[in-house]
This record gives sequence, structure tokens and C-alpha cells, in this order.
Amino acid sequence: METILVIEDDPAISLGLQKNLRYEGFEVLSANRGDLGLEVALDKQPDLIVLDIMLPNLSGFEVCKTLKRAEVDIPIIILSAKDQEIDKIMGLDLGADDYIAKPFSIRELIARIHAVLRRKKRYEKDLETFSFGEVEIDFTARTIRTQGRHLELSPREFDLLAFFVRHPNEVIERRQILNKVWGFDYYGTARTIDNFVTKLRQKLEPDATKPRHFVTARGIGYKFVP
Amino acid sequence: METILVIEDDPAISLGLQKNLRYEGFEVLSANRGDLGLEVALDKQPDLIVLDIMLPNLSGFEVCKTLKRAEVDIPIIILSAKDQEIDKIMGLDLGADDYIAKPFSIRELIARIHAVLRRKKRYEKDLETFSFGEVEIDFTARTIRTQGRHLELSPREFDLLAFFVRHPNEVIERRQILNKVWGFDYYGTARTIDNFVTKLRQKLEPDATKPRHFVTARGIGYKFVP
DNA sequence: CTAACCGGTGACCCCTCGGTGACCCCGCGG
DNA sequence: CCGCGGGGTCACCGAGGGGTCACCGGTTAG
Repeated sequence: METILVIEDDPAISLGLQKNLRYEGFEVLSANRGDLGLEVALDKQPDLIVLDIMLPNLSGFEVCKTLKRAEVDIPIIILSAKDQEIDKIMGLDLGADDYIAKPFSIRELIARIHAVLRRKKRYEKDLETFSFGEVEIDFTARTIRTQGRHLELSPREFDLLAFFVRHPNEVIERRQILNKVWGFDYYGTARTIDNFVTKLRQKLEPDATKPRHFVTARGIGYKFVP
Repeated sequence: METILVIEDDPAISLGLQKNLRYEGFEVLSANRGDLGLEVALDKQPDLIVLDIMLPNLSGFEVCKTLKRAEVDIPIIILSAKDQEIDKIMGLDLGADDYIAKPFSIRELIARIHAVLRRKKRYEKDLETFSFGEVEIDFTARTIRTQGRHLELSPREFDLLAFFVRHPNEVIERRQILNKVWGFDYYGTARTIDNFVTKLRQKLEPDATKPRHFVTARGIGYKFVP
């Protein structure tokens, strides 16, 4: 379930928001002061923050800037009192994900929240997937697709592939591969790696006899080229 | 048949509304004072309330706030005298589902009533049910149907299923499943999970020996694919 | 009070997967 | 041209992960 933090000092608005967001199926946290909101944000890491600009103790501006500076990737939707303010705020380029002026329709706010969360999810999914040639890797589901067809990799095969993908265009010696994929305390023969590379080639290369992605570096190890 | 409660003190408007709504196929209740309206709402639990803001004894504001605070999830459409009032009301964010200014077209009101009811229905359905394959889950009633037949899940089985359903297409390690379903302070063996997964498979998979929905991720945990 | 049920553990067996060795090929250097 | 070493590939085997069943203790409902 997604968690939303509401930072808003007007109790009427805050309570109304909380109620509606819970009704919408979110878990809701709230803070009525900027400094408290910042604290909660850093502590609980909500999925989204609804942030009023006019706040006691620490303004919404400051909260937003601090969060962005801390590289905390929590999307922020800013509430502000007047339409005119919106332009000013957007001009300041706080890095918020959306802006909405009071008085706002709760329906619209919820729609925008969903939109922002969807965007975030899609973005995260990009991080969790990787493609090269005809091959698509989904790290979350630990699945591989090639030419639209699903195919099976054993756990070790998948781990090795993941390692290669994280180090593209880089000759890596066998020792290093063993350390990273099999664990630093593993004392196996280097032949194991060769075997697994063969399997990956057979499953993922268009022509396994002429490897294009999993290239041998004779005398050293292997190199993955996407 | 859906029941609509009209809370409106002007007899002309109230009677007109009642007639039109009955003609439209709704069952209609009415109240001419705020306090009476609230009473009827709580007593009869109508499917929707059309609520005037200016009311004797208890204002529409109060009725709305009280209902929302009581967690009575009846959608409310607010009528108000003037256009300008609408902005103010929306700013207060009473949690009403729609607002309409007098004088209003009865056609428009009816259209909005239908829209709100549709939204509510869809929302409730989304929130409370989930389907995959032949299986239908009702989270509110905590019941399962498959191929039209009702079947029994024990509490833990249901919780585990609910957890899987909330994390589709995601390989989840056993530790995490224990944390989320059994509680972070639970120290049981991983075998427990395996047993419950087996039970879910036997009850929900078309062919329990060839799981399609509850997939094992060898060495890690499980993955639910709808 | 008793029976049924449920959750949790242990035991057993199966099957997959990882790892090793063997064999052969290929490329390189003498 | 030949010998050698590194690597591709295959087949085999043992370990261990997981499916499943049986049992047991506690709780609840009848």
C-alpha cells in the first residue's frame, strides 16, 4: 500500500485530505509544521508528499529544497493558496512534480496523485529492466524474454547475467567474477564460469558459436557488450 | 434499487427533486432540516445524499462533516445557492463528491448522481475484489470463488494470498514474506511458507503440480503471477 | 467438555542445479 | 608444421532446496 505524507497546517484541509486519501486506499501520515514534515519524510520515506507552501516553522519551499538536495526521491505535489502564486512557485523550480492551487477539487488532487505515482512506478520499472539485442531482462520478476518468448534461466545463470549487465563493455577477470557472483569466500575452479558463459550464450546469443554479447578475453576473462 | 436522500428546506425544490428522482427510478427519502437529514442518513444508509448547504437547525457543512467523521461512506452531492459559494466550499474540502450551484438543471444533477454512483461502484469493486485465472477474491468478505464455486481459505492462507496479490510479478524472498505476513518479529522456519504455498496451490491452481500463479524462485522465495 | 481446525515443525523423497573432470578444438608461438 | 595452453562443451554426480505428508499442541466453536 502506498503511503502519502500530508504537510499542511490548516486542520480543516489536512483532516479532509487525510480522510479522502484513506478512502482512496492510501496510508496517510500528516504533519502540521514544516520541520516536523521534513523529519517524518526522512524517517518514514513515504511514496509521495502533498506539501502546502505556507507553513509555520519551515516553509514548504525549504522542505522541498532540502528533500531534493538530500537526493530523497520522493515525488512532491505542492498546494498553494492562490493561482498567482503557482506561477511564481513554478518559476522557482523547486523540482516538485506537480502544483495545484486552493481551492482545489479533491477529485483532481487524487487524479494527480495517481498520475504522479504512475509516472514514478514506470520510471522505477525502467531501472529494473534492461534490454540488449533481442533480450529483455526484468530484475524484479527475474524473468527473461527474447523475441517475445519467455525463457528460463537458473538462479546462477541469472545472477551472472545481472552482473554482466551491470558492468557493460568492461573486461572482467575470472577471479573478480567469482568474487562478485559466487561470493568472496568461494574457492571453485574457473571452469565453472566458462560453463555458465556457455549456457548464457546458448540461451541469449543469436548465434552461440559467434558470440557478440558475451565476448571472451583470452587469458583474462570475459566482457559483456550490449 | 438505489436510495437517495434529499436534504433541502425549500419545499418547491425538494418536491421537484423527489419527483424527478423517482421518475428516474430511484427510491427517494427526504428531510427538510439538517438534524433530521443526518438522522435519516445514519438510520437508513442511503446510497447517495443530495445536500443543501443552507439549512435550518444544522447546516449542510455540519451534516457533511459529521457523516465523514463517522466514516459513513455515503457519497454526497452539495447544492449551494451561489456560484461564489462553491469555491469557498470546495476550499473547505468537506469531502463531498460533487458540487452544483443553484439554479441547476435537473438533468445535470441526475447526470452527476449517476456519475458519482458509477464511480463509487467501480471504486468499491476495485478495492474489494481481485481476479486472476478462474479465481475471484473478495477482500471485504474474505471469501474466494473459483469456477463459480465457493471455497474455504484459513485466515493465514487468506493473508498470504492477499500479500501475493498486492505484489504481482515480483520475486519475494521468504524472509520478506515472513516479515509482512507473519509479522516482523516472527521467527519461524521457512518451511512454514512452503507449506502454505502448497495449500494455496492445491486450492487455487488449475493443476497444482504445475503452478502457473504461485511460482517458486529457487533459492529466493516465490513470485505471484496473475 | 470435546471435537474440529489451524498453524507450525520435522521428516522424507524427488528433482533441479551447480560444479568438476574430460575431451576436443582452436589459436598462437616456436 | 607441430606442440601447448586456454577455452568451449558435454556428461556425470552429489548436495541441497523445496514439495508434500504426518503429527502435535493450542485455540475455538458447538
